[in-house]
Parts: sequence; C-alpha cells; structure tokens
Amino acid sequence: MATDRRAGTGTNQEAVRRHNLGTLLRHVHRAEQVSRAELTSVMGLNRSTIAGLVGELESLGVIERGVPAGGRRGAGRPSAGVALTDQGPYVIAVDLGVDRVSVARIGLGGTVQQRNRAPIEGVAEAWQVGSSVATLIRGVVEDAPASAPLVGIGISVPGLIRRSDGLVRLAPNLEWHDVSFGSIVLAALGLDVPISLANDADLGALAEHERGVGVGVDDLIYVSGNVGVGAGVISAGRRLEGAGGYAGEVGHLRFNPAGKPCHCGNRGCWETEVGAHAIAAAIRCPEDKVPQLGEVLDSFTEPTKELRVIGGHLGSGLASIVNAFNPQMVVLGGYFRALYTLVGAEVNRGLAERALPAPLESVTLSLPGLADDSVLFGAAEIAFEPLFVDPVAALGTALVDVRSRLAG
Amino acid sequence: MATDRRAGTGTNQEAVRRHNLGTLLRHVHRAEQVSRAELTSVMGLNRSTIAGLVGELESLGVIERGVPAGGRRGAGRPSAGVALTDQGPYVIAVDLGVDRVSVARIGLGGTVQQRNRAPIEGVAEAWQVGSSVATLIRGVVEDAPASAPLVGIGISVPGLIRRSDGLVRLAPNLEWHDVSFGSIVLAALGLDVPISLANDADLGALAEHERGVGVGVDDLIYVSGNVGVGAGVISAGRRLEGAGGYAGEVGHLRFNPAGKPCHCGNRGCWETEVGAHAIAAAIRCPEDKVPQLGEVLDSFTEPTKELRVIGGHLGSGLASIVNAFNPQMVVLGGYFRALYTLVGAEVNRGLAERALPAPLESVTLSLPGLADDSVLFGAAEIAFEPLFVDPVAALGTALVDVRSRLAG
DNA sequence: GCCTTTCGTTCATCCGAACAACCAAATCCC
DNA sequence: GGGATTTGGTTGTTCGGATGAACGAAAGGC
Repeated sequence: MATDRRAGTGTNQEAVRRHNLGTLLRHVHRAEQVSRAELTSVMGLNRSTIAGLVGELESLGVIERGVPAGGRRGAGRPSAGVALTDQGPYVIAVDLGVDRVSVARIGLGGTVQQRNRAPIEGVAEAWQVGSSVATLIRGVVEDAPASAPLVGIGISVPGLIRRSDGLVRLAPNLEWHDVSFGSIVLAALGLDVPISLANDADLGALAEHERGVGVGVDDLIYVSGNVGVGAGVISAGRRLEGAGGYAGEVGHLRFNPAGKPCHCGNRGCWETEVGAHAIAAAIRCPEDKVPQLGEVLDSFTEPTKELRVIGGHLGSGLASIVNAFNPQMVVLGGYFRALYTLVGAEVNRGLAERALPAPLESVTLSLPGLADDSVLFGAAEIAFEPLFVDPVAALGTALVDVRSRLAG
Repeated sequence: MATDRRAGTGTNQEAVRRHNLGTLLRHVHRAEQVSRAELTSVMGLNRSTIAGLVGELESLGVIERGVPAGGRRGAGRPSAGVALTDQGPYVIAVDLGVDRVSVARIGLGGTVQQRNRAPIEGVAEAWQVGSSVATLIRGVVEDAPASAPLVGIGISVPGLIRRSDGLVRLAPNLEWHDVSFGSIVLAALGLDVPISLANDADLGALAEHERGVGVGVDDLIYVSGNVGVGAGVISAGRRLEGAGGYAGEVGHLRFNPAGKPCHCGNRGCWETEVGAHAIAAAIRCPEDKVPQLGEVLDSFTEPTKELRVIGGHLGSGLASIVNAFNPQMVVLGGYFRALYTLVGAEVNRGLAERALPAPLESVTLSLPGLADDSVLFGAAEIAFEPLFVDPVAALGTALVDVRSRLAG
C-alpha cells in the first residue's frame, strides 16, 4: 500500500480495503476504460476480489459497467468493461501562469469538462488574483451536475510552495512572499473544500508521468521554462518533494561563476543563460512579450546563432540534472518545448558532452505529451489524490451541489 | 506496505502478514531493544496482533524475550522487551575503499561481530580484489555460530553501479569498467548467496539515515569525499536511485566552465575544485598519500588560506545540491569530514551565499554519526533488506553453517 | 453446432487482524 | 503497607476481506 511519508506502520485490514479500493479507482482513472480482467492481472488479486471492489465503487456512484472493452482478442468470454460515470467526482484545477490563469473542471479519467481563463495584468496582489480565480471557478462549475461531488481544488503556482501547508513562500513573477493563497481562494469562494497547492514544474512532471509522454516511465524530470526555470522530479514513480517541498529548483544551479547577475543575488545561475529574459534578449524580443516567449519562439522557422548557443547551454545544464537525478526521460516544458524544436541538435550535443556516459545512455529528451496543459492536469491530479488514497473517506467529505452553494 | 518500484498492485492478505512481520523486525533491528508496547503504538496494530507477530519471529529464532525494557516510567505493568538472539541472522558487509577493503560480519541491530581489512595495492584487477575479499570473508565467518543463517552479502563500491543487476559500470579509482564484481566474489567464495552492490555514497546516506546522525531525518544527503566526489540521497525516507541507479553523481556538476580539466573529459567539474587531488595539490600533499587525505587533513590544526578557498567551493557546490534536492540534512563524509572540521565557517558561508533562502533555512550540515563506518553499515543494510521485506522467505533461503561450507 | 477458452457470479473457506475478557505486574496514594 | 489504578500479556472469539471451487455465460475456433 502507499506508504506516505510515515513509514514503519503496520497494515491493518481496513487499510488493505482502502488501498485496494483506491488503487482500483486509480487504474480506472488512468485508463479511463479498463476491463475487469485487466484489473485482476494488474492488481494481482482474485477475480472475486475485483468483483467485490468494483461493486463497492459502483454503489458509491463512481464507476459503472462499460461496454465489453475489446482489449483482448481471442477466444473466451469478453471481460466486462469498467467505465466512469457522468455524475462522478470531479476537481477544479487551477494553473496560475505568468500572465494568465487557467481554470478547469476535470473529471476522473482526466476529462476536461469545462474550462476558462483570464489574463493577469502586470504584477497583481494575491487577493486580486484570488478573486479572479474564484470567478473563474464559479464559471466552470456552472454546468456541473448537481449530484456530482467536488473532491477538491488543485492549484499550480510558479514558485516555491511549502509542502507542509501549501504556503507560497516565493513566487518571483508575481512578487509574492509568504502568501497563503489557498485560504485566499477559499475565502473568495466562500467554500471549504480540500485545496492543494504545488509548484508548476512538479505538477508538469506528475501529469506527464500520469497521462503524458512519461506513462510507464518511473524516473522522469519535467524541466519547465516559464519566466523562471524549474524542474519537477518523479523518482521511482513518486514525486520528489524534499524536506520543505522545494526540491527541483534547478534554475539557480551554478553554471558560470563569471556570468551575469541573477535576481537571486548570485552570478551565473543557469537561469541567467536559459531563462526567459536571457532568451528574449538574445532574440531581441521586447520585454512585454516575455511571458509569451513560447509563441514568439514558435514563430521562428530557422534558429539564429544566438539560439544555438542557448541550446547548447540548455543541454549543458541538463547534463548536470541528468548526472544528479539519473532520469529515464526529461520532458522539456514551457518555452523549452519551442526552443528544443528549434535547436534540438545543440541541446542534445550539449547534454552528450557534459553528462556522464552511464546516466546519459538511459535518458531521452522529450516534448510534453499534453502540450500546454501538463501543469493544469497535474493540478487536477493532486486534487484527486485523496480519492485514490481512500475513496470512501474522500467521497464522504466531498461537496455536492456546489453550484447552489456558490450562489449563496 | 512497502511498495517497491512496482506500483499499482493490490494488497492480498499474505502480503499484509509479510509486511507486518517485516516492519516489526525492522523496528527491532533499528532499536535493538524495543518493548512490545512501543511496537503496538508505532505500528498502529492491536496488542494481540503484535503478540502474534512476535511469536512467529520468536519461533523463527530471530528474536527472544528481553528484559522488561525500561522505556516508560509510571504506573502499569511494564512491557516485555523484545531482543535479538545471539544465533540470529547476520550479513557480510564489504566496503571497497580506495586503498583498502574492509569486511565485517554484522548481525541484526547493526552489531559488528567480527571485522577484518586488507590494503589494496595500487590499481588492482577485479579478480585479485575479489579473491582478497573472499579471504577476508572467510576470516570473519570463522567464529560465527554454526546455526546462525547468513542472509546475504552487501558490497559498497566507489563507482557507478547498475541498479538492475549490480554491475559495476565504472569505478574510476580502481579503473574498472563493466565488472560483474558480485559474481567474482561469489565464485571466489564458492558460495551462492544473495549479493547486493551499491555506490558508496548511497550506502553512506542509508546508514546515516538508519543509525547515524540522520535518524528520523527523512530527507538527507550524504556527500562523500573519496578520491571522487559523490552523493547519496535519501528522499522521503527512501533511497533515490534513478532509472539506472546512478543518481547522486554530483561530482561532475558544472562548477566553473573556465576551470581545470576533469578526468571525465570536461572542464571545471565540481570535483576539480573539491576532489582529493585538488585538495592534495593545494596543501602540497604527496600524490601517494591522496587515499589517506582524511588523515592528512586531520593533522592540520589551522586551516591554510588554500583550504579556506576550497571550503568556500565546497559550500558553493553544496548550495546547488541543496537547491536541487532540498534535503533536511547534509552529511559530510569521507575527507569532507576533516575538511569541514577545519573550514566549517567557509563552507557554511559558501552555502549560505548561493543557496535559495527557502531550502537553506531547513538544512543543516552534519558530520557523520558513524565515523568512517557509515558506508560499511550501509552495505550491511542493503544485505539485510530482503529480511525486512519478507522475513520468512529470506530466512528460508538463507545459508546456515557457512563456515563448513566455505571450508569445503 | 460443439468444444474450448475466458470470465462473471455465487458460495463456502480461510487467514489474520481486532475485540473483549481476564489475569499479571508494576506504580500511586492514602 | 495495602488497595486502587494503570498498563500490558494471554486467550478465545468475532469479523472483515481475500481466496478458491463450482457453475453458468459469452465469445472464438473448427
């Protein structure tokens, strides 16, 4: 079972049921459409046990019988499909970007049921952004079935989030310090639901691991190029968080001690070479378009000499990451996606030059499989998480008829 | 239960028993002397369940009733102690150092029952080292009780070890490439027992986490200064291995692109500034004493100017590690222990200058709690590991009467 | 159209954790 | 010092839930 941070605990029998129920639901969530036969083989449990678990989840209204999913071809009775219900649980995913905020209502299976977005004008106060987010949330729950339970809200923030309580320690672009953004959003909504915050790169990694290019890859790193540079690390299939939750801050790795000054107070951080401002300067992109650096880069058909150099720096810095974490896959998110499309050769070369042979041979660089929605899906995943740890408890505390509650 | 790499599995009832039996034994192993009452509270199981588990382990000959361990003071019947038996299972731990190899017979609880060491002369062939290790092993099992089962052999290697099969991909000091050292040792012994190999820094981290300064610290990094520089990472209480098992290779982090050439083919790796050869050059230590750099540094009473600079570099590099992994504790092993004792102030300053405030505030630098034996104890831990995953199975396959088998 | 294969369903079984009752061994307190 | 109290080991029972066998259902293969 999923030993969380607290290890050394014994397993009692309720925990077994919780765990099995949760992992079964997790499998359905991942595959969206599974057969019971697949579940028995994947989970290593008996047919009748699976039947019991499926029955319980059916009575909870989470799943229903699906079409006899044509997974296997051959003789034998086809296995009954397990499908997600329309009125099933959903979450609210919030992606706080640099210049815009995206909100989506996402159901089990990762289906976006409704989405909405709004720009963020310049540097905004937390309460302003919070009320904007609240408005967007009201929008996306409008058409939600009244009986469908809201499991929680997941918020991606481009900054350092304290693991213990979700406090935003630092969000450089937003100029936030120690902001309890979760409480702000809940206050603006007038609701009390489970709310989780996490770093954008961490969520990108999670989403790409769950439903992107990294499915089946248990050691992957999502390197996010936003205005800042950060990384989310999945190791052995779980998120690498670190003691405070700040793991993966690779933007300030020492890159060139004789380099440019960085806003962190040092000189020659990696970010000063491959950060958005550095790239913008190299391609003479006006400052106000920096938040849309990805699109700006997309408009290039040929890489410039400056971009090639930056590509090499990107690869060279990735080499440090590959050496340190030994991932099987590195997903290049944010504007790195566009950059890699342009100067992939230089990135690969920079990586190959500096990485050690052993970790190098098992790593591949990839583009995100979820395009620009990685982070949003990641936010949905952390919000769903309690449901997979204990479905019965999570559904018990979930909120029904959210629309009318929000109206009041 | 301890989900290994394979996630998504259901829990059946045998697994529950295995897990509970294993974690109970792990607790006894960690504490050496626990009361049953402590076990009930730590493991969250019922008194009678603990009694059943303890009974089973007693009948396996692993533990026995101990003195009524005086943990709690106050009213009430004192809880019976659970102690380890003399004839209980043991492992062989091997620490392959730069210039010497240490071998120990270690029992549950981490008690060194017998130990032995031999020098390694210059660059040695793997088979030579293998037969030397085999001889040392024969030595340390000499006085082992005939009925005590040998669970396995754990070997620490200063190099890159492939996780899947324990192949030594690269051991720079020994000049080994792709050496199946485990098979070599087993062949030299004429035995077939479970054998595990791992990187020395990884094992240092494990040992300091289990029984050193890092007890209770779930996110720690052991930075090992041997001839090369490497790190072992414990995150959320488990070893960070990476896809191939090479995670933590921080010696070749990019430190100063204009720096000295490194044996890895690049320029300015961190190792070129804080590696043994760099330090030896700075203090004019003769080349042949480099393997004993720790003792050489211990003989200093005052730090030289050169050492202060190196201390700063050490701290500066640690900052990258702290940013990337966000550990709660960094343990400075190998000659870094002596170096930190000399120039701790400079190390701290270098770290504080370059690390981000958030990860910095929760990290502390420490000296190893197990002195020079961290790695050796780590080797014991990985050898014991199967015993805590499934005690019954591990004892079933364990080897009894090893001495006479080795004689034949 | 029958055999084979695979799977859902049902029921009995079994394993092991939990619970309750009882007894044992210490401290506390008058 | 002796009962009250508190804590914990022991024992027998209960109960939850995974398992296994038996049977029927739904497909493909010939």
